Order: sequence, then structure tokens, then C-alpha cells
Amino acid sequence: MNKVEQVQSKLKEEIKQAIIKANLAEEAQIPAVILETPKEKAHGDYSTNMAMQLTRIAKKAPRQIAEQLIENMDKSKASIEKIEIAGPGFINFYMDNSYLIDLIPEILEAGDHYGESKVGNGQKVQVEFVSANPTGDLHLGHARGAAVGDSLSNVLAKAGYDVSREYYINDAGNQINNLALSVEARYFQALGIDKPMPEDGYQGADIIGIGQTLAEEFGDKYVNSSDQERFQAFREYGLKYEMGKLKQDLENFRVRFDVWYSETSLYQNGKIEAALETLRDNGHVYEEEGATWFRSSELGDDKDRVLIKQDGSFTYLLPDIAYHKDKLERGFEKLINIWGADHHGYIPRMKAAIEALGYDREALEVEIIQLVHLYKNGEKMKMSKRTGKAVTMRDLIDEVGLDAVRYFFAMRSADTHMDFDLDLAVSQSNENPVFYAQYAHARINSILRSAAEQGLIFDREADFKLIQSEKEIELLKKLGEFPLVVAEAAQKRMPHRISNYIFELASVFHSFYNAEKVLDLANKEKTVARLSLIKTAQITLKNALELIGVSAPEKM
RNA sequence: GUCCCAGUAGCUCAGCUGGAUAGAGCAACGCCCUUCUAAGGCGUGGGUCGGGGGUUCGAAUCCCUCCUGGGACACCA
Repeated sequence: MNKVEQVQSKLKEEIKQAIIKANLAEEAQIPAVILETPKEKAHGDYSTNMAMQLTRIAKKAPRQIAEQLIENMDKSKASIEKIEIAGPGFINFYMDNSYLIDLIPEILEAGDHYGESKVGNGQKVQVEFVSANPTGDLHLGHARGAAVGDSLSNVLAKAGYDVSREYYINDAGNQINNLALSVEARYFQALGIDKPMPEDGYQGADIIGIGQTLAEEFGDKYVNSSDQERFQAFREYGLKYEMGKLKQDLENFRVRFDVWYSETSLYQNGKIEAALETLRDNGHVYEEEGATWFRSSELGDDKDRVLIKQDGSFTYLLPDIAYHKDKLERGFEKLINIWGADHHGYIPRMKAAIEALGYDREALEVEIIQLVHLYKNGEKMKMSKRTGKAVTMRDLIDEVGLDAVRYFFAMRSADTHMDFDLDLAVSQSNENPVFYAQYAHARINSILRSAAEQGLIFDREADFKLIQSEKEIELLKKLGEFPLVVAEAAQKRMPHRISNYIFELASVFHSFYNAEKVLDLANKEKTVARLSLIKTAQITLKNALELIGVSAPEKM
């Protein structure tokens, strides 16, 4: 608990005690005390709606309740300077904000760790994201999923969850066969032999590249080999190539996974049959019309789903069920899957499967990433993976810049449609919000550098009582919020809260910067105190930017 | 037809557990660099929170209904 949390919790406790002392309600009847930070500064530092909430229980007018509450409060115990009743019955607290200066040594001490909390309680959580088929380049939607998944994982870890990031490699189904056949066609074409692409082949330029590489490396070796041998070789080569590229692209996007999980491995070690067996034992499977069905409609799905087709092959669902069973057996208490919007209809059957396997369906949480629409020159760009004309993640990074892409995707809540204006993101102007935050960081660095040249350096032991101007107090308040913001972003799975916070913090800092000068050689004590203050702002900014995968430059 | 997401300023979006006069950025208009980075700050204008009902002290937020846009509804993955 940091200083801000301590003060808040003391204040809440004091309010509760006052209710009891004033005989307004029994302890058990008292609703949870809610503290708000009013939008208007004139409404104090904190306010509570408790008097309004108690109207029914106490059977009195809210303002009257508020008065009784105030009479029974011990101001000194809760760092309160002044209390006012306002509006329909809000109680506004004006705090003695001197406690805020304790944040400075606290943050300096915590450093990179500032913002951490234990709200996650070490819960074992797995976040599975991207999991794109290894059949082509990552496109826009994947980029958004990667940014959101990575940011969310970071936030969860910071808030004290035990997080594992995982990528599910779809290396077993039809699409891989298709990949092999597409590579084959491109290989022949590279050798000047006419060979049509398979009907649902992958048209991406990267596949053409693979064909050319293979032609250069092996010449006509595979022209004369058996179909089987060629197919095997190309399948393997294509997969290896595509996975290598995916990993590299993600790495370049500052996204790393703890586990790369192969679908094929589920086939190899019998986990699919085992999962089917469990479903059957639990009575959720039946045979009809030559297929094997999962009775998911009894567990909240629209209709039953096929597990094994008439031709004896598995649908995509069955290995996926086996995969989720394996996740749960690995001890994860929460499975957070980040899926594209096109998979949203898939949620009820997966939850049904979790339940059918004998687990709590709430163990599975699915975050849906809505579509990204790309705009350029004011026009909407179409994307299609099949024709290979989609904008890839790599293109996007090249064009816009890594930090801007990460920031843009982290800025918006994931489950809403998003318009990505390329021209805006490309423009290196103040229209681009990522610079705003980075600029604040670089600016702080610049001040610290100038100060150091004068032999002045931030100090944990400085006299922080000298920190008292309005802008300084505002900055401190914002700094104190950080662990709370992280905790909330984690619990609500809303990493975009972090970007909002970054923006607010940068804004408060810029405002402070323009109002107060830090360096003052005539007043070294005050300078050192302020250097310490801005150092904590820098630490906090950097930690926050790190959560969303954006760099914190020392100079701009 | 069923389900999901969205509809908030000219544009792109925030808006917490239902709170006070609904907020930012961009765009428009004014002001602030002999001073630590003007990629900044300060200020002005701009709103039927898609429409209509309901719940209540109080609704952008919760419930119902309708309208509009996007998406999903395979023995594909």
C-alpha cells in the first residue's frame, strides 16, 4: 500500500466510524464507502456520496445526514483539513496534502518497481494471443492483438498476477497442407514451370519468396522427386520459414512469449483422444449421421458441434478443446484468450467445452479484438489476407514507427472498432499523441542533465517540505495514483487505462514545467527537492510506457 | 432470423462502482520563448451523449424497445 492508498483507507474507515457514532445505521447496513476524486477542484480532494446512500436506511434528508456525519468525524485522524457539504448531499473533503511528499522518497526507492501491487495475489493466469496461422505475414488485426495481449500481460504481471504468455501454433490442419501446396506451386513457377496455385492457396509475396529460395537452393531436385517426398519437405520448410518470420516480427514488435505451443504435439501425445474420452465419460458426446458430436447446446451454445467429421478427420474444435484441457491441467486458474472479432461466435462452444471437461466455465475469459480500419488519404483501405494485398504488421511499423503503433493500439479499448489513420500516425507532429508522453520524459531528462552540470542532483533525503505549489501537489497526486491505475487496469483487463494515465501524467508535468522553474541556483535546497520530484515523474512515466511497450527516450 | 460490438463536439476517442456544470486530442481563433527542449503551456468557441419509454433523490452509464453502422452465425480454420 502506498501513501495515497493508506490515506484513502483511513478516510473511509473514519467515515464508517462516524456513521456508527452518529447512530445513522448499523455497521452491517453500511454500504461500501465510495471515495471519488471530483472533477472540479473546487469540490475538494475527495468526495463521498454516503449521505445520499444512507437516506433510506437513516430515513433522513441527505444534507442532514451529512451534517451529523461531519460532527462525528475525527479530522486529525484522517489528514482532513476541511469538510464541506455541497449539492444534493455530497461531502467534500479538503485534505492536508502534506502527506503526499512522502511519495517522493517512496518512488525513488521503488524505481523500476514503482506501480507494482499484490492485487493479483499470485494467481496463475495464462494469456494466449496472436496465435496466427503460420501461413503468411501478420497483418493489422494481429498487430492490434499483439499490442493488447502484450500490454495486458505486462499490466497483470505488474499487479501481482503470475502470468504466462502463450502462442498456439496451428501447425496441424488443412491450412498447413495448403501452405505446402502453395509453396510447391511457387517453387515450380520459380523454375519456369507452369503450376497453378491450389484453390485456397496463400497468395502472399512471402510464399513467392519461399518458392524462389527453394528453387535457388535445390534447383530441380524436387521436380523429379515423389509427390509425397516433395510435399513433406515443402510442408516442413514452409512451416519453419513462416514461424521463424513470425517470431522475428513479434520480437521486433517488442512482444515475447513464454510458450510456443504446437497443435501437432496434441496429436502426437494422444491428448486429443484423451480429451474426447473425458467429454464422452461426462456424457457430452453422441454419434449421428456418421459424425461425432459435442452436445454443447445443453451448455449454453446455440447448437451442437461436430467433433469428428464423417470422413473421420477432426474438426478444428476438438484439438482446441484438448488444448484448453491441457492449459487447465497445467494449473492455470484463469485462461485469457485474445481473439479476433471473427471468432466471437466461438466463445459459447469453448466455454461449453470447459464446463463439459469438468471445470468452471468462468475460468475462460475471452477478450475480443475488434476490427481495425486503415485510412490513408482519407480513404478506407481494404484488407484481405488471401489476395496478399493486406497491410502487414511490418509495413505498418516501417511506415509509422514502432512506438507510435504500440501506443495507438494501446490507446483504445480493444473491443471497439478502430480507425487507424495512417497519415496521422505518420506525421511527426504534435497531432501524434505518442510524442507528447515521450517528450515529457525527455524534457525531464534534459533538466536533470542541466542540473547535474551545475552539480545538483536529486536526493531521497532532500527537504520535501519545500514542495508545496499547486502544480507540484497536482503532480504528486497523479504520481500516487499509478499503482491504483495499474491494479484496476489489470482487474478489469483494460490495458488502455494505462495510456490514458500516461497522457494525464504527461499533461500534469507539462503544465508544471510551464508554471515553475526547477533550476534555481539561488535556492539549492528547493532545486534539489524539485529535481527529486521530477525524477519520480520520470520513473513513473517510464514504468508506465514500458507497460505498453513504448520506449522512453532520453532525448528528442 | 439469432448473437456480439459500436453510435458522445466538425474529426478521432475517454468517461471508473449510476453523482455535482459530460471531458481530452486534432481542427478554428487569441495569448506565452533574453529563462531547465514551444513535439510545450494558458485561454475562447463548439453537445438533443442515435430516438423513445422505464428504474431513482440523480442516468452517457442500469432495464425495455426501436433506428443506424460493422461483424459473427460450417462436418473451414
